[in-house]
Amino acid sequence: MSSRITPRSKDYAQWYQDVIAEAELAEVAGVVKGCMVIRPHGFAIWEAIQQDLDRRFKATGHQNAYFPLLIPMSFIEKEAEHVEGFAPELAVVTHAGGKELEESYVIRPTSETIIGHFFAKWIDSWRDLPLLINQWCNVVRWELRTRLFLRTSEFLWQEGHTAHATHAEALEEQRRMLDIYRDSCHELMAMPVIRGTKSANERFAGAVDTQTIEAMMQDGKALQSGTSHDLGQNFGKAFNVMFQNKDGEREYVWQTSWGASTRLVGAVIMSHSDDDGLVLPPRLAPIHVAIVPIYRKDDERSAVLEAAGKVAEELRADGLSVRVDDREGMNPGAKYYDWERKGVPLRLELGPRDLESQSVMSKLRIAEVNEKGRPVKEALPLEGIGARVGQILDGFQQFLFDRALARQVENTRTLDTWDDFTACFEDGDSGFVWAHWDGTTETELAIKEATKATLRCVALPGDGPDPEPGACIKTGKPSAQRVLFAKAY
RNA sequence: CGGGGUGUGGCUCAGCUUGGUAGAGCGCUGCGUUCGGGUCGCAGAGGUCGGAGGUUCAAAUCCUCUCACCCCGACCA
Repeated sequence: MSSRITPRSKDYAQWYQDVIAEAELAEVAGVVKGCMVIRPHGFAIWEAIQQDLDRRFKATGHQNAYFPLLIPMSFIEKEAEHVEGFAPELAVVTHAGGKELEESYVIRPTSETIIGHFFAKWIDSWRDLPLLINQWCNVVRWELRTRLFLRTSEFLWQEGHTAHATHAEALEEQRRMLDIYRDSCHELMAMPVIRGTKSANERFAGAVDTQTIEAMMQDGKALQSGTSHDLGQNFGKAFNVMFQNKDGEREYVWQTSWGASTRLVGAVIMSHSDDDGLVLPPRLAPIHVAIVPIYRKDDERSAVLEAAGKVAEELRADGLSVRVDDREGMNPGAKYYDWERKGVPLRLELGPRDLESQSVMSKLRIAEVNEKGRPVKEALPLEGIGARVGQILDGFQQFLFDRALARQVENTRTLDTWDDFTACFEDGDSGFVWAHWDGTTETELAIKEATKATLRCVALPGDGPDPEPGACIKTGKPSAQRVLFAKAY
């Protein structure tokens, strides 16, 4: 048990901060309000997410491009709901080159407007559609309360922007990208999510429809981990993005946009980590295996290090990232703690005894504890070590997903009375609750006011209970189906 | 913006009430020792006490002003 990390049971928020600090993932910039520094280990996790998403985007025909960081204020103002939604969090550049600018620039909070402007230039004909663009970049949304990875004034993300000839095609795209987020969360991050549609109140400013993936953190709160929007023709009309169809008529394009951010790093941290520090699913981990050599004398040292090097080479040949920890002046025990709090999934201990038996001691990041309170380790034969380690890591990946899913299921309730509902959200408690809702923003806000729980989404078919009519949990008015409520980050 | 709090070596903080040459733990450097779950010892480096002004023989400490950051509430991927 680590003494440096506040246990989850004592203070969940502090635990989260401690895990990040101890794993050297990021820190509060301090000198720049609301911003963070992503340290190499944290950035490596983001890079793995980027790589996975980027591969999936390209496999579905999208291309990367880049648009300016600064957006003319007038652009933001062109779409009425868009400007209304983003106005409170805009950072504005008013001076440059020592002079006041004639027109202020907004530091992009998102790029629908400036991309709309260029789409209008690029699109003339139905032959130009669909136009499938993605941008990896930073954005700034001025935040009052910030938390590392989860909410900072500047963050990194990707924003996809597409234009289509028909609404049906746009809807298909919106859904395709939502599913890509879901797949990446499940397969890469071992993080189960629920897909759904946002209420009008939670909808992206300027969108016709917003879909979301919601993940449950260990404290039962929901974290919106990706969004995909049907923009309808709203931005098409605002920026005059038109094309000539096969019949020779001019029409506004149908657009989508979709995004996922460095918040995903926070989601992964809160999904899997424990009181000993960071826990990472193997497919996401920057380092898969840490090898700790054990020795007393110089001749032991050279023999052990040589053997460790051979094991590392064999594992690397299988595509694994391996670190041989040959730091001097540090006890093996200290190294164990070090790699564990950094989230390395598997550790191999290699000493003189192992050399003699031609094996290596392995310890999974999450292991059973024996009667002495020590973690259970397994001796692996050096012969065929690569295949065995591969199996172990695959198993750990699956274990983490299963565990997270079990926790989600366990903390999800289907409720029908207001008393049961409020009881779920008393004090700091949360969980997922499927409940009937009358469909009005008024009721949604009243529920939030009373319980701090927010309407996360109306689940897509298969991601929630089957639709059945009922009575709103708050007002008793008719409801078509249950929707998901939870406190949220 | 409303309420509360804090600024002192890299980090966490003590010292302030009752002014008198700036401290601890951790971390860092060097040497030795140890090494199968956070070794131990010795030596050492490192601070205009957030900033400005004032009171005083003397200010981290008292007074005034100022800046910054943090925590709690209203907006948010």
